[in-house]
Amino acid sequence: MPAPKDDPLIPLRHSTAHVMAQAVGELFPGTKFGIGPAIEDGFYYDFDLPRPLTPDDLEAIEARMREIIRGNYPFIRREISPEEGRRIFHDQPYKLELIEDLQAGRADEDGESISTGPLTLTTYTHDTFTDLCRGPHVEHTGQIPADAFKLLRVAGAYWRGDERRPQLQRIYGTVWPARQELEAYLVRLEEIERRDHRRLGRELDLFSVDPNLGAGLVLWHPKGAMIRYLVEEFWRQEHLKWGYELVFSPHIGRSWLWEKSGHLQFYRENMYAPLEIDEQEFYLKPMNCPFHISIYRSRVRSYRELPLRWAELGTVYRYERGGVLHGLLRVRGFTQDDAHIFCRPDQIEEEVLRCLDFCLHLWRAFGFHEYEIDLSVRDPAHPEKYAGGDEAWQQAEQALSRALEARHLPYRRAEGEAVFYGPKIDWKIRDALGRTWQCTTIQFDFNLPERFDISYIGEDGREHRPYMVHRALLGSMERFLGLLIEHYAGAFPVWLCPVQVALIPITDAQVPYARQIEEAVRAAGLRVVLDDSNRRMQAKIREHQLQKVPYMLVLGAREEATGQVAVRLRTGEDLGDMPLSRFLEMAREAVEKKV
RNA sequence: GCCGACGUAGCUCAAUGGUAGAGCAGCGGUCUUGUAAACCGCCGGCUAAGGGUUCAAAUCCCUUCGUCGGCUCCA
Repeated sequence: MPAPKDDPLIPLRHSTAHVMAQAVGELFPGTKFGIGPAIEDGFYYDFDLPRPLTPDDLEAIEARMREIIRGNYPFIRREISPEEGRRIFHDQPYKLELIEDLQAGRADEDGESISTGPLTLTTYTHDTFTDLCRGPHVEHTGQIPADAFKLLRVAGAYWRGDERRPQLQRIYGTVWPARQELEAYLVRLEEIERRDHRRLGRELDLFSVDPNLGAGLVLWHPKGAMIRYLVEEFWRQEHLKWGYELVFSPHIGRSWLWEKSGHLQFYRENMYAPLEIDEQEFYLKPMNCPFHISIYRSRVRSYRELPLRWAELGTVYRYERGGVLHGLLRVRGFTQDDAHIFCRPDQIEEEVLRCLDFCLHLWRAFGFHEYEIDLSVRDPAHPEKYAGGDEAWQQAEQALSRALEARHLPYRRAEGEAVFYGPKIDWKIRDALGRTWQCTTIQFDFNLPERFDISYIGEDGREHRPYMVHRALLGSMERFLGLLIEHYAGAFPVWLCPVQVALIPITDAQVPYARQIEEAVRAAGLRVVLDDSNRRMQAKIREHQLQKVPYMLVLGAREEATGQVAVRLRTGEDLGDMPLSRFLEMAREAVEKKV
């Protein structure tokens, strides 16, 4: 992701990118240079090279970079005309394209669009390397600490982010003011890897994805299924409290439905091939909306019954391109926490606000407090590209922005990013690796009500078209659970733990006592396991600690004699002996408070 | 889908083109222990699948599937 605009390390990182570019250019004659910005925690540079890079190449590039750094070459800024730029970069097609676009006011040096085109370009030169660049840079290459940078990996990246254009080789690197900071960063990367949901999913026996049954298809093991069950139960209860009704719909539907909805026309490449039976074609559903609309259409609707809020944990299947699958975060079969709201125009404002409040309530309940929100609206220059009337769009966009503002939620207004059928709020959560994943989406739809010709009878006795809002708050169970695992690094709050209490008898002699305790703990409504394995107490503690069980009750001769339990928390804290009743009170309180 | 790397036991990893191995996990025993790993033994593999090259392939080549890192796209 891009570096924050005010990051003081940008000059250092951008300068290191230039040094890397020089090194690559020297080691690979004929290199064509793309762009190379500073990003969060580092930098990259894109190259068109005669052959693929290997890890050995990265070492050679790093070695040459250290030499350039030792040269203490100053970074020299120059202002040049576009003509001069074309001369300097006459053998650099990508740079020439950038100059063209800069002149036309289409892009800046980082390939991002800007509104006005500068007539003066700037270049920065150090040693033998000159790049088209806005700066700023450090004063000279010697200011780059030679022991605090590292080239991390090479990856493919399309020129200008366009998959129809050539694919370049991108080298990612990181650089810090001092060696200790680089080391701290590398340690951070390792910690992040340890909380990767794919690793924790295996270690905690929560889920698996078995290529033998298909990529992107998730198997929920008992412990993962327990967490999912708890999330879903909570979700259902809260929806009922917040004025939703629950519905269910099938996994397949006749081609009629998908033709009517337009999915076969616009979404076919993401749909699984049809199943044929009785000379009819059925498709696995990639979305739930056509079914909910069909429920709406099942009889005449009155203005009196609106708004209708119908929610379903609807499992959908989408054929996602192979390269994008990622653990639980990007899969081919997933269960959306979907709902559709049908309402009158005069209800829209309140419905959007309700939706937002409910959304905040849910995320907070699961311990998430930081979001990135986009409000995607029309491209004002091309109102003709969109379904639905001008007035409806304005009303919908206003309802969305007012709701965000009423709740003081910072958001980015993304003009032109709305889909053709309506404006939307996209709400993203960051994973442990800093990647953001869209979970919540609140979307207006002016298209489907039209296509299915749904209506309600108004006060005036005439037919009116209802507004329709799609919303998924957690997004999907798969993605949400993936993020939940990383958010808590597998140490879930007690109410979500598949195993809340582990009983650890010190010797076999305490097993009968442990069984009594087990029964009492289970009767208190807690999920408990008794470890009567043939191992030492220390090994059992280690095992359940690694399984992130919040409470371990150690049961030895002393506890049995006094009828107590020795309580140890997964933090390692030893609370000592206490009566079982006191422990149960403590655990139940934690469950209630959802901590 | 694209670029690159990779695919050996449940997991983490070994093995010059020449007999596939270790630790952990699992199983069986012994031990009966006071807050993060007792000891001994056993089991475990068509080296992802298919095709080639070779006297000989985990190793070299091709295809498919999958995984990882990105890009593009998305809940």
